[in-house]
This record gives sequence, structure tokens and C-alpha cells, in this order.
Amino acid sequence: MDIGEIARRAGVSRSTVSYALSGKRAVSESTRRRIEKVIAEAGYRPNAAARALKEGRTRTLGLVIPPASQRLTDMQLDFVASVVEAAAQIDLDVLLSPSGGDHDRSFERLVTGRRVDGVIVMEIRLEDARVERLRQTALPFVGIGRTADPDSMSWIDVDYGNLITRCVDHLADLGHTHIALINRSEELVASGYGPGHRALAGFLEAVERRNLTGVDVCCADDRVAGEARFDELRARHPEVTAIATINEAALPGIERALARHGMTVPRDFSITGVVAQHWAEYFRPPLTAADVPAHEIGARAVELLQEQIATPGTPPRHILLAPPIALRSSTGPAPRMTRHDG
Amino acid sequence: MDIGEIARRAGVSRSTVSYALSGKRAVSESTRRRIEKVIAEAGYRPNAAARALKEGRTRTLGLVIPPASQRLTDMQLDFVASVVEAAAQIDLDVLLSPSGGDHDRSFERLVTGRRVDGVIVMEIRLEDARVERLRQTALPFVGIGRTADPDSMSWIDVDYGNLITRCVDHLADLGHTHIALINRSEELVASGYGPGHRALAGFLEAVERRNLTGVDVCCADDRVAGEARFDELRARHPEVTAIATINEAALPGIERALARHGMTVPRDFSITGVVAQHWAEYFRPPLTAADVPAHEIGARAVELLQEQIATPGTPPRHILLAPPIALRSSTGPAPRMTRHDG
DNA sequence: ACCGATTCGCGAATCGGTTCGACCGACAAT
DNA sequence: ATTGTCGGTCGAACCGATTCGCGAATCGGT
Repeated sequence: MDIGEIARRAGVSRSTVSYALSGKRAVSESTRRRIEKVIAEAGYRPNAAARALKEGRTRTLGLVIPPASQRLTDMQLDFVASVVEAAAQIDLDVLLSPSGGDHDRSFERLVTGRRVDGVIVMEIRLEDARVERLRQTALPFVGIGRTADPDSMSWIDVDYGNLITRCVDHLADLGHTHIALINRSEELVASGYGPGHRALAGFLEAVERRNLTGVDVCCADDRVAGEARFDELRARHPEVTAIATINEAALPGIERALARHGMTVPRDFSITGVVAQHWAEYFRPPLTAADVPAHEIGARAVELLQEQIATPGTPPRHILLAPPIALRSSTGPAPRMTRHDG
Repeated sequence: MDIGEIARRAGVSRSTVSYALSGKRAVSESTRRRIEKVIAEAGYRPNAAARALKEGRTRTLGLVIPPASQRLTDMQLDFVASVVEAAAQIDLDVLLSPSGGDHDRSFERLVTGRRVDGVIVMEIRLEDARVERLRQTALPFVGIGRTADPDSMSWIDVDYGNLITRCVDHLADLGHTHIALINRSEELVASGYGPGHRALAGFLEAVERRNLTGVDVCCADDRVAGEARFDELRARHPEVTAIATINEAALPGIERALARHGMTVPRDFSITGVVAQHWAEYFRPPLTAADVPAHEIGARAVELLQEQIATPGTPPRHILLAPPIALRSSTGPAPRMTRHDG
């Protein structure tokens, strides 16, 4: 069922059907109705490939996600969901590309096969080969996260450094002197994952400025690791009375370990950080934390991309989110008995 | 950069370039090398739309996921990840369509715009409008899950009915007489979600046959609901000593509620069901449960679909998985003190 | 030196849309 | 009556690949 068949049945030419459909030229009321009737009866819909070929755009955008081998965190899932939803709102489809490494086939297909009008890249590294590749091809793209050289591309990011700094300040204000940072996984940080680096930098800055003792530990993005890392932390650094974290996937494990150690939050231990809202709210007691607005991030990323696509050459735009730290119930004064100083 | 440009630079015709690329006709060693060199230098890759138009296939498959508004469960996420990964293995891209309702724009685009060669539909209902729609269009598709009339389509499903029956039998063998089923959300079951219905049927069958008292409750797919439903269960049916569940998202909440009620598993309470492996293993104590092989399901779904695409007209195939119930540590003899009978 | 057979390459048609230029009739202005 | 404008329609070119039919060059065999 192609446009020629519709034209024949309606007794007009193919171009008239096209114009009736797009409205780019006037078509008389009567023929338009006739054409619409035929289309409805035949259940016709234009072939996406043919249209993409002629128009030079696919009405599709690419979403580069971390490889499926490593489980996606809840927050990453939220990004994906919100991007897909926001794209659907403006009638764009989303093509998924699970690729982290340098030369990924699906990534290359996406980028050089002109399968998409633009790309959203998740989990950006400070030095990111994919960003370089996209820059070469002049394909519009936006990052969820930013590279070490952020000015030349559009991105949206959460200000992990600043937020973790403020978390540490908050804990210091409460009298905590020995504070731990629970970071994302070691591999991720080692490979130059921005939030990990910036959170660490913010942590170290605050620890130094407030004259605290800080210990930073990496932790894989899952509950089991969270539990194990917390046990290790207790064993090696019993003087630590509070943690700040950007690793929400580790939270349930931490919660369990706390219970196992017979510790009550916030009486015996304080915990805060930067995590997705529903994790903060699910924690017992609810977490004092900066809520990452994952849903908003996905939606704004699509906006940014759509802008780049619609008007190429637009200077890149940046959105740096620093959501407020929601004061809930997981932080309190440092316990006296575990203090090592006066 | 199109095939004509490559042809010009290599001093051959466009068809020769095409044949050199596809290997469908012989091309002399020397010209082939020359063409390859030019292609490598220019970084050329065929335009996907043009190829799709001519070949009549898009090398893309559609994945219909539940609408983003309702959070995806971990298992659903595993399906998505494994489908994407399996598709990438055989150089297929995946287009996402978040659609549950009847007339979803993105679903319609997918189906009638010939954007994909085939479709995988998640979260199939007993009566499913999307399945009907796909049948009309003669587009190859496979379901993760099956409708009430399953013979006419390809699907892969988990035998929730049978597995829940066996879970109940296992609990009955241990002396439990009052058993609860924690089902998926009320809306989901009400809308004819297969696993919910079949699990309930299997539950009722076993309860009846073993002469037990059964109570079945629906529970939204999240931790908070799990905790609340368990509290209600304790309040209304204190005689219940064991639960079987297919709602893995509720497990952390149930675990927390158990702890809050001061109950130890399996001494005071037994719990089993059909859930993703990593949930079963994370539960404390580890869950005796049928492990849903989410990864395998995604991969086999892609296989099934690929088969349908490659040889249209192939009779539909069905895969019904009944993974073994892995005996771990969450089920034990019914506690004496809470028994109401002799 | 001539004859198939084989190898290699080219030109043109095709897929299904969009869009540009041209045409035609009706109607207003001069 | 002539010219100009405009709404409505059509034919043809085009997007970038694949593929079929055809012909030129080469080669071995006689």
C-alpha cells in the first residue's frame, strides 16, 4: 500500500496526495476529503524509509546507554524512560545503542549510517571517545553528563561536586569529624566517569576546608557491594560517623549493614548524598539528600537535542542542575561515644 | 558522502561499489582494494534509509515496553537489556515504543510506518489490542507472555501457574496450612495480565487440592506497597505462615516488614515464589524460588523473532519456561505456635 | 585465428515518498 | 477583450542505495 495506490483510488496524482497529507500546498476541500476517506479505508501510512530518504531526516533519535552487560542503575533506567517518553511526546522514536567502548558496531551504525537525527549520550566520561566521534560527524548530540572540556558541546548534568561539598558541610555543621564518601564503582571512576571525579573533588575540598578526616571508597552499583563496602568501612575506620554517597544502588545494602551492626540512623550514624528521589524517600529513615530529578533530566535532554536538530549551528547550551538538599531524617548530631577527639 | 562519491573517487560505477561492498557479484581484487581504500579514507557508510527503502527491510526491530509513566520493574528492565543486547549481537537495532493503551501514536508509527522488521511485545494481556493490531498488519512479532488464545502467535513465557502450584505444594509439604499469594498490582491483574491470572489459578488449584486456606492479595510493583500489604496481611490474617509471590519488586518491602514485626525467616515465616534470580539471592535469607531467567528470555525472544522475519509463514513457535525451584533458605517447617489447628 | 565461457564492469530501473516548475481555468482589474 | 493573479492539480526529478540485463575484455581450447 503506497502513495500511488492511494492516488489511483482517489483519482488524483501522487503529488496531490502528498500535499493533502502535509498541507504544504492548498488542496481543494472536496479532493482532500476524498483522499482522506481512501486513506482511512486502506489504513495507509507513509513508508518511513522513503520519507527519511527524501527529507534527509529520520524523526528518530539515538540514545546511547551503558552496555547491557552491566546492570543499569535505577537512575539510568529513569533517564531512559524519561527520554523515551519525552521523545514520544513530540513524535520522535528512540533507537537504543548499548555501547561504552570505543568502536562499537551499534554506535557506528547509529552515527555514520544516518539512522538518527541526533544522539543523546548517557554516562559521559571526562575523556569520551564517543563524543569525539560524534563531533567528527557533525551529528547533533547532547550529553547527560559532560566531558573535561565541556564548552564545545551541549549537555545537562548534575553538579555532584558542589552538592557533595554541601552534604559534607552539613555533616560538619552537625559535629561529624570523620566522614566517608561512598563513590560509584572503581572501574567507572578509573575510566574517568565525571560524577565520580567531581564528587570526590568536592568531598576533598570540603574535608580540607573544614579540617575533617575523610575516607573515600569506591563501590560497585549494587546492593551486595554496598553491604560489603560498609562492613569494610566499619572494620577499618570505626571512627567514621557519617557518609555521603552518590551511589544510590548501594543504599539498600548500606541500610541492611547498618541494621546488622545494630546502628540506628541518625542516632548512631548519619547518611546523606545525591540520589534519585524515590531512593531517598524509601530509605528508613528517609534520606536527607539532594534529589536527582531524573525525569526532568531526560526531558530537558530531549529539548536540548531537538533545538540542535531544528536549528543546526546553534551554540551549545549547558544545564547544570543543583537540586536543593531535601532535609529529611537521616542526619543528626555526631554521636559522642564514637568521637575520638575531645 | 554517498555511494556515487565513492564511485567517482575510485573511478568505477556506483554498482561496482555496491557489489564490492555486498560481495553479491565478483569484483576484481584490484578494484575491490581500491574501493575499500577510498571508503576507509572517506569514512563512508551506506545510508540506512536508502537501503531500507530498496531492500524492503530496516534491520531494526521494535520493542514495545510498558508506558514509562509506570516504573519498570527490575525484571522488565532485564528483558529490555537482554533484548537490546541480543539484537546488537546480530547487528539489529532496537526501536523502543512505550505503549500500553489501545491507540498509541508511537505504536502505530512502528507498526504501520514499516519502521521495523518485527516487533517484540512485553507485558502481554490475556486480551491484547496490540496483538490484534499486529496480526492485522502481518508484521512478524513475538510476545513475552501470551494471550488467552496463544496458538496463533509466537511467544515465550514463564509457566507462572505451574510454578506457583509447586511453590504452594512445597509449603504444604512443610506443614503450612495458611498461605498467602502476593500477586502483581490490582490494575495489572484487572486488565487481564496473564502471569497474574495464571499464578492465581495455580495458587487456587493447589490450595484446594491440598485442602489449605489461601488468601490472595494484589500489590503494586514497589517496595513501599510490599511493606504496606504485608502489614495488612499480618493484621487481617495472623494465621498465615507463608507466602508465595510473583512480585519481586515488593520483596524488599516485605523483608523490611518482616524485620519490623520481629519475625525471622524461615523460623517464623516462610517465603517463596517466582522472581528474578538476583532478587532471590539478595533476599536474606536467600529465597527458595523459581529463578526467572530474564536474560535468556530476551535472547530467545529475539531468536524467535529473527526466525519469523527470515522465513515468513513459519508456523508460530512457543517456549514455555518452567525453571527449577532453587532450594535456598527461606522456607522451613510451619511454626507450631501460630498454627490454629491441632 | 576463431569460438564459447568466464570475468568484470557499466547503465538504468526501482523502492516510496517529497517538492519544484508548469499548466489550466476562473475571476478581477484595466 | 486583454492581462494578471491565484487556487488547484499534475508530471517529473530527486533522495541513495540495490540489482538486473547487457556488453567488453580476457582466456583456454582447438
